[in-house]
Amino acid sequence: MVTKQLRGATARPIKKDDADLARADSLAREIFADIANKWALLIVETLGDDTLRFTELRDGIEGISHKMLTQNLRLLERNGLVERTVHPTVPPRVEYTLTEPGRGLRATVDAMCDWTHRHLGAIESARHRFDGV
Amino acid sequence: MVTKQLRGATARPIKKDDADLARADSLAREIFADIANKWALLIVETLGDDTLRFTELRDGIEGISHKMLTQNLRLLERNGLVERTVHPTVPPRVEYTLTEPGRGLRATVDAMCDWTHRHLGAIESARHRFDGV
DNA sequence: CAGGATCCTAGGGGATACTG
DNA sequence: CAGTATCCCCTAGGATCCTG
Repeated sequence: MVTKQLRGATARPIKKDDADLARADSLAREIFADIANKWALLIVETLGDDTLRFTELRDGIEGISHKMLTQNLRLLERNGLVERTVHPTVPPRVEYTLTEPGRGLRATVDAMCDWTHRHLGAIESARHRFDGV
Repeated sequence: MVTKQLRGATARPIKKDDADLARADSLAREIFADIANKWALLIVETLGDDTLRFTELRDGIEGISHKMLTQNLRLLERNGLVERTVHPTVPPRVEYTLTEPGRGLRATVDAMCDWTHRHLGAIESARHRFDGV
């Protein structure tokens, strides 16, 4: 589970503490569900250190639909990972960038991508082995 | 995108190289899609250093259905992240454990979980701000 | 106990059209 | 250009039953 094993750490479990832990738990699960999804992670990864417009993001992420992009951007914005700046020009110009916490998450996503690339070969052969049987 | 920016690195892009890069790309995307999903990541995280039976995993991951568990376990097995050992006893005993590459991925998932827990507060207030408006 | 196979529904997610 | 709303289809995924 997402929960870190620090349950038994407190001297004597008081009721209120348990309730707090439970709340933190379900919150963590909720956040994890928001974040641990293909599109959200790809958006974070694509944004990187840049400031990108809606269309630039859309073009940068192959296969993402208009709808999924807006939807996930709202989610990320709501969780404070992405900052959205609207320039009141015409036509409108909306820019997205990672917030400080967002960049923190990005580091871990980077690690995941690195991992993927380092294991491309191993995974490919594992697949062949599996499919062959 | 998952693709690392090493496209322009080669001296002169020869056709074959491009084709290879494209293949690696789509493979990376495929793997990423397999892995960057809530259940797969939770399974990896839950397995950790342990060797768990099907039912233990099922009980350890709150909210996962029988079907989703088997489905994702097969996927992880196919990609060589999880090893499945069947003990031909009766009733059967099937154990799952992370492979070496699987443990590598686990490290990055751990980082993601850590990140989540460190930012619980920040995210919660970001949400209130967002929802309040 | 592990896990296929089947059925069936909710909602994820695409395409399109409309506003500011 | 960015974003919302509508329609609609298709599949992810839950519940259930059946085998070794």
